[in-house]
Amino acid sequence: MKFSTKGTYGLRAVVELAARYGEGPVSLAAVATEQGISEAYLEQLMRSLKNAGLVKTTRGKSGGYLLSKAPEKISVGEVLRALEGSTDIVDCVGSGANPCENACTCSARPLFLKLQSRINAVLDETTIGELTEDHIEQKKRIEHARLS
Amino acid sequence: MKFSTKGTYGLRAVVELAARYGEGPVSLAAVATEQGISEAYLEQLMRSLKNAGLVKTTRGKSGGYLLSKAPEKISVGEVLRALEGSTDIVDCVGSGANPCENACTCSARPLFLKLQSRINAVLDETTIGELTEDHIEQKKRIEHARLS
DNA sequence: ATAAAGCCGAGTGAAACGGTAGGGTTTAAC
DNA sequence: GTTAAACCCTACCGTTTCACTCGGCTTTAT
Repeated sequence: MKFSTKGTYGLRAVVELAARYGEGPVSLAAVATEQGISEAYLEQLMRSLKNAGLVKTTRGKSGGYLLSKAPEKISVGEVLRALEGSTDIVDCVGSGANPCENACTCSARPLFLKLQSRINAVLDETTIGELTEDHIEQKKRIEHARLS
Repeated sequence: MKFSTKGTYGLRAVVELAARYGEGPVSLAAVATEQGISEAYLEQLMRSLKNAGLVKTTRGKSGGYLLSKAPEKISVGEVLRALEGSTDIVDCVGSGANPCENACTCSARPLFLKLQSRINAVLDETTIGELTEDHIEQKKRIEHARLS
């Protein structure tokens, strides 16, 4: 029941892009150093995000990555699903759902269904825009504290 | 973000014990065949549950496993924690919590904190007793449908 | 005495995790 | 029109976890 680093790194990268939304393409190197993530590894994650249509790229010199929609239109669920393949806690629940043959007698299933729906609620409600606001807010507070 | 089979198998085993709560020890073999789980594997899971104090055992012939409290006093969270070590979705949240040095600037953290608290709510609210009732209910319905 | 039960540690094949390496190809800028 | 900065892609690799299996030991009701 753990998130892999893919999810965390990917979210952080997307928030980084969101913070610079509208300022043109951001290079991989910029995101990687800002967030302290290996460039080569992050590249793979960005590919997943690109394949899912969440980010766009421009190639060549002074190219980089951009969000393909406004931060407040991207849910964290979309991002996590792109990176981790699915946000289902077990294979037998969720929309894709191939319930096992014993689904109707599985005593754990009611729990998993409930849990999944609560999780989906949070993931679908929360947007990258919100995370980005929180993050910028937080950075300001730290800066302020440092100066005083 | 997947549950391992440990959690699922373990929950099912505990529900099986709950269904026979008060009827004396239930053998491993009985639980394993009833639930279609490998006996040798299930034994390991039962060890975890025993170490966590959730089940008791009696050894020797006609021995077996019993719940150490009433089903409605056991939360599914307790069971899952015993089996999977923790129900924290990332290491940097939760009560044990060793937040990473960048915790206060991590843009994913607010999301994870929210998600974790929703998950904990479900896991702490839901008891083995409830799952067991649902399960028995369901079995009855199937039996009834088969006869008609 | 013996057979049925739990107790225990070790091993194992496959998959996923968390990267790294090294080559492409595109394109702005000089 | 060359060059260097950027993205694109495939492959590999050490480590850990998963989901088991195996074999032997100890306890105890009958």
